[in-house]
Amino acid sequence: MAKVTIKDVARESGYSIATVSKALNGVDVVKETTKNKILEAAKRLDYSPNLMGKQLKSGSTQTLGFFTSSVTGPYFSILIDALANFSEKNGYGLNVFISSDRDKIMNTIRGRLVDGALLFDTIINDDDIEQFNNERISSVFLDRKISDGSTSSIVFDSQGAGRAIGNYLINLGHRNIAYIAGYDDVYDSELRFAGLKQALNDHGLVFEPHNRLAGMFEEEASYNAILSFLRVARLRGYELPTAFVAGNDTSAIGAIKALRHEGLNVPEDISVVGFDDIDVAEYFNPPLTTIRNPIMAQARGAVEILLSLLQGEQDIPSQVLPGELVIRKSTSNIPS
Amino acid sequence: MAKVTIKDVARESGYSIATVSKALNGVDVVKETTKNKILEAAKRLDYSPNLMGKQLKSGSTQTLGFFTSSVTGPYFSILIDALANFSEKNGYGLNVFISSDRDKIMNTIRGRLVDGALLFDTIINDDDIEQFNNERISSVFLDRKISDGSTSSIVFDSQGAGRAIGNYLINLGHRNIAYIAGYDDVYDSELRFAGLKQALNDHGLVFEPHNRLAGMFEEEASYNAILSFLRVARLRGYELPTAFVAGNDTSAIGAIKALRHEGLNVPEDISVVGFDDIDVAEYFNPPLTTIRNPIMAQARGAVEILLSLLQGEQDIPSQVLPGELVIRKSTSNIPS
DNA sequence: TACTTTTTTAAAAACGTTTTTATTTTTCTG
DNA sequence: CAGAAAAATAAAAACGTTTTTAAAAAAGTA
Repeated sequence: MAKVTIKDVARESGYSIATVSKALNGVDVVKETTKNKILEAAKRLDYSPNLMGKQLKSGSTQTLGFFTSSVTGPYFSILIDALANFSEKNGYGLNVFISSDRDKIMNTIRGRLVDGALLFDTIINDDDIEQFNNERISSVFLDRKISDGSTSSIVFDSQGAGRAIGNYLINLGHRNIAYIAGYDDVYDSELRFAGLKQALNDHGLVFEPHNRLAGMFEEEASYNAILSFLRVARLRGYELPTAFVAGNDTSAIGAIKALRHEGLNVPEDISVVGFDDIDVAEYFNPPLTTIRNPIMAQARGAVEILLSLLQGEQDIPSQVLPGELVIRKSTSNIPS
Repeated sequence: MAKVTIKDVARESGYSIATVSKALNGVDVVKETTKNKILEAAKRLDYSPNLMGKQLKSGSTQTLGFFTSSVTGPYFSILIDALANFSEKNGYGLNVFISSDRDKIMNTIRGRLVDGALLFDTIINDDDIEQFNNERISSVFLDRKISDGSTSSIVFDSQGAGRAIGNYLINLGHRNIAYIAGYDDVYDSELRFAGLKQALNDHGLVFEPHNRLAGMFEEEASYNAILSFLRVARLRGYELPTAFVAGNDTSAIGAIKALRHEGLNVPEDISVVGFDDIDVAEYFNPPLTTIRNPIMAQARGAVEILLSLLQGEQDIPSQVLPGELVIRKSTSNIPS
């Protein structure tokens, strides 16, 4: 019961390997009657082609690879589902690789296990990208802006989102706004922060450095950050901010819980906004005001760009997607 | 700047292809000094082996495939992440294939693109499984109980979970319990229902057929189902249930919203329990009492079984995992 | 030193395909 | 009906590896 190969089909049908291959792949030089005989033989033996052989010879896998260090969080579910759909619509399969091992990632990409790569949160550096260019490997980054030869990108306008939130809060009358940052080395968080500061500056306001706390993108870290922030503020007599902008929804939730624990109501006493619009945001009490990433648009755009790259287009400019402000109940006018 | 192959490394180093291959793969028949020379040459040319060639020859890809029709929902994030981790720990990569196209799935599995398959929510039928057995393809199902040759499974004890919830509610004093079902053809939902009925029977109670409503596993469908159920109950003078068991958390949420809309409080007037323990369950108001799937245990078990299968073990019995009752605030004693 | 054994390297076969080139068969033309 | 053209099939090369077998070089041995 060994695996049946094209050779077996050739023997069974009485034709050569070459004609069998052509018949099976619909190359139209083969006569109708022999084609049928071959198809029957293949069916009789229940032949299924070995994809390695096929791909090795043809040089193409007809699959796109999505590389990421993790898939936890609702963002990925939606993104991956969408990527798979758009890929399939264009005749490509999607393959998801979860790894933070740079060498492994480079091996699978350079080893031609996929025709093109979609990259998120991977430690691919500039040298690697140069290598992609040298070897004409097409890739699209989803988390960093770059455009160089056969690699391009499609990212959120994090800074614009920060600015939008800043403007929204300022319009509500807030003047003293705090920021709950993520990890220091997360570029995204910094961009959002920069946007917020920019909005402040545009209105002739300044961001007080002591108003920046470290939330680490986690609920508990954010909870604790708020607690110690409040303690320090009382100690030194800082005026409390009227609004907190969190680096993501999870830390916004932590912040609200901490504020409530300290007897402060959201949004009556203090407004809080998040980033991302995760599932929970809508159901939390109070429902979170936040910025939503246009995930579908990003997925569609990423696949489109990658496909163009695959067709030989070069230096496709990076695309920047605006976020969408979702106003719910965790923000309100400044209490007068 | 064409792709550099092992041939190029052979030329560059002055050795034959065979020795280069051995040097690169650490086969220890090659002399230390030549090995070094070859390694240097490879580095100089920045050689990266073509994985198709490698895999075609070796017959193994060192990857496990996870096949699913979709990845939406928090369950998958956790499951996939865990599967990837456990695979990696055992020297295998994990590849996620999202497709509901049976032929495509069978092609990639039979085409030997992966060494073994983890299957969830795919339309693989019994003939296909027989084919796996014929071709000695190892596979593990995560959503249906089966044990046959080189295919096995690891699933939740849905019926046991239903029973557990039933017992819990009965102990709280509930006697009149309703069930909000999913789709009729979802085996899982039926098992849960059967478990619930069993618990009732065990206590000498009966399930009233009119107490089964169709929630479709969706928030809105469940919302509407409750509304019309309430209307009919009032019309016909049925006594209202004191507890609703929903087929999943999402429909539990829809149910609670509908009950609240009708002026009924949860859990004061009516208890509601869900299934799955999705993220939102904890943050919803009131926090949901539900049953949690031991996703990590399932992932670990699935990989372990698949690995054993890959090593030639046969007829591994199906594993059944018990769910964990998570008691929160959506259930209470029956009002006396 | 001359032979044998061991170590090291090279050549060739193989994995399962597709594609290019060559050969055979069929059909057309005058 | 003979020859040329067209159609259909077969043979061989190729994709990039690893592995098996063969050959060469080095090291022992007497």
